[in-house]
Amino acid sequence: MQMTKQYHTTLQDAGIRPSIQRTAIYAYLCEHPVHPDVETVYDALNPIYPTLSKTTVYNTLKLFEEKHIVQSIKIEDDKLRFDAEMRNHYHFKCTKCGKIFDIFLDDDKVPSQDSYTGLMPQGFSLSKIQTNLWGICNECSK
Amino acid sequence: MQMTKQYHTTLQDAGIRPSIQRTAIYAYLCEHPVHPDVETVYDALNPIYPTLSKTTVYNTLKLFEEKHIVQSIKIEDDKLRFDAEMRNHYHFKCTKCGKIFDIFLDDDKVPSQDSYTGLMPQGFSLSKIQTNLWGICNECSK
DNA sequence: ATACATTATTATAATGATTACAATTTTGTA
DNA sequence: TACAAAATTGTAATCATTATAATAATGTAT
Repeated sequence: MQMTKQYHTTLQDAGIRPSIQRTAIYAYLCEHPVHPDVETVYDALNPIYPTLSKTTVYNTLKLFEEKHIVQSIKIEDDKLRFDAEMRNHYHFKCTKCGKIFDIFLDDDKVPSQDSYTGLMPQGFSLSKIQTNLWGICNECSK
Repeated sequence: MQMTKQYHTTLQDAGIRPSIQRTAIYAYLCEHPVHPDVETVYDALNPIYPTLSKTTVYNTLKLFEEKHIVQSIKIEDDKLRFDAEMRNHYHFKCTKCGKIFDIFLDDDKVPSQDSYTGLMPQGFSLSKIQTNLWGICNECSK
């Protein structure tokens, strides 16, 4: 597990003032890589930081996303989910249990951004790519 | 442009009773391949079918998706959009103007479902894949 | 055709995630 | 220590979507 000090540094490097709340939220995301939604983050941290507001969780996660240390995921879900994992990976949603899984790629299988850029019409620039997969997970297909 | 009769057939083949409303909604989607949302479909058809209800548009589009003649798209947008184009293609959202573009792939570039299946952990099955792209479109980058 | 059961459509109300807003608190700096 | 800027908070508002129940249309068997 990453030390709190490290989270601090990550936030500062991204140009984010590492307040108590922000550090706690970022740490929670890093230590719970299960794509939690706002409610889940709030419910987990509120007992520890009783003054924490849900609005702060919203604001903070939006800020993290703007600063590119967190990505948001919406797989035909009613709510946004968040992921501190910024390496290239896919998201798989089990249509039975609803759980979301990370699908990491071997380095040699990762499609480069260029391979997508080649598909774009003239004059289009590309800044972000997200691939979502649906199906049945191993637990549910037993 | 596809004939109305053809829409009828498509619906029937999918096991959908082709009511006036359903046929109109499906025809609209086919003839306006710009990923309209529910509101847009409703506003377009309501003047022609004054009794049309927005609930019907919701129900119908959900039914179409279940029967696999329409797909829904959510690119970090607040609302669902719909697409009667079921061939393999990507969606590109311009982060400046918000417009959504279809990105079609040359046949030889289309990643097969198998190429994704190979990435899945043991016991996971795959039924649907969607890739979303973000960036600036040609109009906005002028 | 007629009656009945099924399915589709409709209008309205409810839900629930997210955002807006304005007040308060905290922080950094002079 | 005081002040300005930034962060946090609680509440209210927004808005897409879903639930519900009533009505209308349709298909089928007689």
